[in-house]
Parts: sequence; C-alpha cells; structure tokens
Amino acid sequence: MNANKIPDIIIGRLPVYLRALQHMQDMGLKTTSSQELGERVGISAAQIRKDISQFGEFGKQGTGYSIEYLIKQLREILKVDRIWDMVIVGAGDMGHAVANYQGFSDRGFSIVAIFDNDKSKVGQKIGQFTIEDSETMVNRIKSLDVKIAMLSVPASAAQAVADQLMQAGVRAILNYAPISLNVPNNVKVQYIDPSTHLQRMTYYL
Amino acid sequence: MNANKIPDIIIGRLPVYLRALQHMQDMGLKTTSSQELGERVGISAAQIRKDISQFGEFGKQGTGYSIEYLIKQLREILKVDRIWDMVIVGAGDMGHAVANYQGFSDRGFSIVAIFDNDKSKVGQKIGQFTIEDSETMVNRIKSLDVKIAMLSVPASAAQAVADQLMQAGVRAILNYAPISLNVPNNVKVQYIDPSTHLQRMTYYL
DNA sequence: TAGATTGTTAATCGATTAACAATC
DNA sequence: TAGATTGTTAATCGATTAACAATC
Repeated sequence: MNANKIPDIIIGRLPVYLRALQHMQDMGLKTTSSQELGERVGISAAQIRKDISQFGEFGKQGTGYSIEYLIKQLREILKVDRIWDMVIVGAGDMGHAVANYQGFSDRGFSIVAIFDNDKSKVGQKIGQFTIEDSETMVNRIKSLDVKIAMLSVPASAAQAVADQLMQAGVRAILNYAPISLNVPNNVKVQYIDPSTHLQRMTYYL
Repeated sequence: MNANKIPDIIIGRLPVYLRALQHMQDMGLKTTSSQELGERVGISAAQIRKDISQFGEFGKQGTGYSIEYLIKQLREILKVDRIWDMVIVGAGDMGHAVANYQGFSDRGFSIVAIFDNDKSKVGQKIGQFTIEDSETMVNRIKSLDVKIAMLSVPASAAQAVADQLMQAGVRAILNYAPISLNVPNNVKVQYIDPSTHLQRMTYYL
C-alpha cells in the first residue's frame, strides 16, 4: 500500500470488483479493462482506474488488467488472501441459512461455531456444526481467537450480544438484526436488513 | 415533497432513521431531537436535520421532532404508508429464511408467492405458502401485479431470472445472489451478499 | 422569559469525471 | 507502427459540517 488513508467508500467497492473479476475468471477470461469491468458492475471506467491506482500500478497501457493478477492484488488489499474464522450467534431461520451457505469458503471465510441462548437448541446439529450455549460464548470465542461474528438474533437482544462479542475480542460484526448497533470505532459493523433495503427502493416506484 | 430531485444517498438514510424512530416509539418515547437520533444511528445531527428538511418542516424549534409524526412523514416519503406485495424466487435455504422472516409486515411488505424451478420442490409448503413452478412465474406475477421481488437463486441463474422478472413488470429486486445484475435504470436493485459485506470489514482488521 | 433546537446558509471537504500524456 | 488503455492531473460536481438567526 503506497497511499496512506484510503476512503471507506473505495474500500466498499473493492469487494464488488473482486466478485466480478472472479466471475470473469470462472468464465475463462484472462484480461479485462476498466471499461469492461465498469460495465459489469455499473461504475465508470475512470472511477475504477482511480480506485485501483490507489494501491499500485496493476494494469498495462494498451492491454488492461490481468484478471488473475488483479484478483491476487485485491485479495491481499482486502486481507482475504487468507481464511478468516467466524462465529454465528443466533440459530433461528436466518442463522440456519447462513450456516448452510456454501459461498463463504472461496471468498475468505470459514464458520467455526454457532451459538444460541435457547437451551432446547443447544446440542442440536446444523450441518456439521453443533449449536453451543451462549453462556459459554465469550470464553469460547476468546480461545478460538475469532475476530468476525455474524449476528442473527432478535433485535431486542442484538446490542447485548454485540457487547459480549466485543468483550470476547470480536472486531467485525455482520448484523442481521434490524437495529443500529452502538460500537466503538475500532469495531466495524455491516448491516443486512432486507426491509431497509426494500424501503430504499419503494421511494422510486 | 417541495424539492425536485433528492440524492439517492439521502433516500438511503431515511429507512435507517425510520427504523430507529420506530424503535424509540416501541420504547415509549414521544419526541426526539436530531442530536439524539444522530447518536443512535451514527450520523451527525446537522446531516439529519438537512436530510429531513429536504421534504418539509417536520420539527419544532426548542422541542425537536414528534416521533409519531416524523414516522408518518417518512413512511409517506418512502411510500411504505401502504403494503407492497412481493414474490420470492428460489426456495433454497435463503428463500426459506426470507419466507419465514416475520419482520416484513410492519415495515410495509407482504410476501404473496414463492417460485422455484426444481419440480421436486413445487407444491411443497413453506409456512403458509406453496412453492410454485418457475415456468408459471411471469404470468403469475403479471396477474398479481407485483412490483418487488427477492431473488435467492444461484448466481448462475440470477441474470436470467431477473430478466424474466422485469418482463413480468417487476421494478425492484432485492438480490441475494452474489453477482451484479444488469438492469435498465427504471429498475432498482439492492444487493445482499454477506461475503461482500465481510470483505469490506477485513480490510480494517 | 430563558433555554433548546430547528431549518438554512455559507464554507469546507471529499468524490467523481473528463481529458490526456505516457506507454504497452 | 498504430491502436488501445492505463495512471494521473485538474476541473467539476456533490455531500457534509459549522454556524446562527428564527422561533418554539
């Protein structure tokens, strides 16, 4: 990284570029251009070049970008050139769907544990995982040294669970609960709330 | 609405305000200020006042905003002062989780049909819904006059299904498939891809 | 009234786009 | 070489913040 402080809005676009590049690679393409990539993701070619050039000179004039090389660079930049362990908290319908989702492993993530506070669920299986008791969560996460959690508990419990997660050393939370979390700024939160996404579209209907 | 063209970035924050306000209302609060609301959602008070004032003068100097009134106004602005019918396409784990999600009804949405192209799933029940055949989808959506769809099919099928949905008159797609969709600009797409959200956080770890 | 808070203006800050020399 | 496309600069555009008169 040669630049010092990259705006978050740029960081947010890199995973979208990476996803599109991996898709192109799966289709057998070897090189691409800012033009072509831009059309695929709906972003201007100039912006893509500018975003990428924040981190180095990864392209070649006249020919564009090697897809394989650019993927490698983006994975390093985003720190997904490794596998991050994650936990899921909340084994409801959403927790089940997330636990069964097959798309994490080749994007840099691996689920290692699932917790729920419902004693009747503890011990049950989801795929190859056994649901663990929330009471043991903090110590378990500490011993596993996990930094990323997915939160699929009811909104009413989300903040309390988030506080526990942070106490256990978690630094990134993907929050499926429909509520804004209060966290210090060394902890990152991303929100997945289908209603919020839908309401952002109804305005235009 | 007294302003002409509201930036999309403002529209995107309104559902977050609305969610927080409804939460405050559930807690029994009657009024709030831009300061308090801002602390809850992590946005500056000035920005909240500016955003809201794009649409009218909904507050009172000295006392702030009536939560009930501001909720009513935001729901009107976002057009969720009504119930929007939606369909789900793809009855896998994610389709099941979304179909069973209880949070839509009091946010302005109602699921009316679920489709899958797997004949062995067609006819099966998810809650009170019966999975319908994708082959009948276009005509069924037309006759139901549905404008919003949630797409939970594999990435490889997503674009083709999206094309069908648009043909059926769908104008807003909540896309759970990890791929960028190509749509004309009278159709809105929102993306829910957990890996992309996670990769946006790993950069900071 | 005195205190609080809005709505709005102007200033600042940041992001996007257009254009093009460099060069593969 | 000629054509294509990058990386980068400068110009433009848009969003955020600070400040404060208005007023409840």
